[in-house]
Amino acid sequence: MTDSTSLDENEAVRASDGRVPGRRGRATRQKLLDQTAEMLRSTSYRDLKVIDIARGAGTSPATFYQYFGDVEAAILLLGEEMAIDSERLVRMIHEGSWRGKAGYQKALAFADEFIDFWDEHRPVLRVVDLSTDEGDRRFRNVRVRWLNSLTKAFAEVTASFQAEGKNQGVDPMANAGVLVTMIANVAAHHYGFEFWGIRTADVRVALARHIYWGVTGQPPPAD
Amino acid sequence: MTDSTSLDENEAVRASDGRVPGRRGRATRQKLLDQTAEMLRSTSYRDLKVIDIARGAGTSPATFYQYFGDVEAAILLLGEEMAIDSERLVRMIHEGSWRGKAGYQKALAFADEFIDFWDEHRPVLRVVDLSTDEGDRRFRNVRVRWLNSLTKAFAEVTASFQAEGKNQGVDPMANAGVLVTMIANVAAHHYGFEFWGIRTADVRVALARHIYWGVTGQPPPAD
DNA sequence: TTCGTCATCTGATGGGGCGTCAGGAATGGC
DNA sequence: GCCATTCCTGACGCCCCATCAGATGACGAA
Repeated sequence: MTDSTSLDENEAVRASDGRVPGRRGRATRQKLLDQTAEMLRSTSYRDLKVIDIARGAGTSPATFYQYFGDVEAAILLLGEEMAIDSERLVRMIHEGSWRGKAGYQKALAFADEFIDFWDEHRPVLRVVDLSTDEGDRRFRNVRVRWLNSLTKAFAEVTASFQAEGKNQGVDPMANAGVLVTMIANVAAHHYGFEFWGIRTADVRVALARHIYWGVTGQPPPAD
Repeated sequence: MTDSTSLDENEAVRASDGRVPGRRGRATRQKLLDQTAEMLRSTSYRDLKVIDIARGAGTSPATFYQYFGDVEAAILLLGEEMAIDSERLVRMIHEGSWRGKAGYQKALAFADEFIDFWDEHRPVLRVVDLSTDEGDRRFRNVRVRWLNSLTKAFAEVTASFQAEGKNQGVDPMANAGVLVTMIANVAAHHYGFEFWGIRTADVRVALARHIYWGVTGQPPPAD
């Protein structure tokens, strides 16, 4: 079994004909995946063509289909990579305290981190969101997995505040879900705010205040 | 000028060759527009083909291009119709009081109305959001116009609370922008919550609480 | 009713992407 | 250096795009 490389991604990576690709094959596959991400950054989803991805990767459309059933399958993999990368956001929710000024600072820092994350993965995220909305199960699974880990983390923090009698009257998961969806959409459209004359700095503060209030049930510390 | 019908939409409606369409032409155009909306409801944006729209409308692709430069142009028009329809939401923000239990009831009612609105216009809205994110100016303009009217309405209410010393420490427009984007994304993905075991009723409450707090700066009335 | 005229529609077309297959090229173990 | 295996691609039939020239329909005037 010299096939088991140091990569732990070797599970379930197979070409369309069922073979398990070797070194060269995996390299080609990766080049196509990278090129898909690259292309998605500059081309609208609707205009994304297999032939362009293949050309950009220095190979042919037939090769693309050797590794991916369709363009969606490739983007889906990018989405899964993204979901893994999001672990750092989950960790951030649990580290440190949500109380007082430190808590509010953390809300600010989290808002920043989340927006950065979104900007980094924006091209993939918008396809995940669209396709989920269109009822595509494959994408919905990715979306659920990535947002659910964040939602659960927020819900746990909320529940701990409820245990001391604060932030009552709301279901922790529902509250966390609304929080996460709020942060996500601000991140998705923060550039858009500029077009009606709202400064990003002000949005950041407004967002952090909502996070802080949503998590703790307390008014944000005046500052 | 017998051309000025009772419709006030007759401004700027022209065929691709510059003619102002007559009765028959307008009917065909409308049929194509309706069919586009219909198609968008059952087909993913990526797979939406001119030929299918034309067939569904009982006409030919060439006719479609007579009235719309491309599929996007048709969807854009649907987006503009939607923006006009959203006036009722703006009115709702201004009617009545945001104070106390009545205010909280209003937050709940607004959440419901907004979610209904989104469900009704969902197919168009997801294209507007995607295309805006992809940098399409035509769609961005529609999106800005429709959300901006809501944002301004919320900002005015927030400002009135600030005038009496409440809800300090945040820019009213930025705060309103975050609110609107939160409501929008909950509306966009409310079905998704079910997939991690959150009941829609709980989401509705969590959302209304955020709206109430965001607008008034006060904790929601216990109930 | 017939005709002329303008509005409206569409068949036909060149261009190009899709997805598949058979066969050619590269690789690596021996 | 040979051969089996892996990997890649040219070529193909199919379908959609977007355009244009010419056919068809609508309607008022004679």
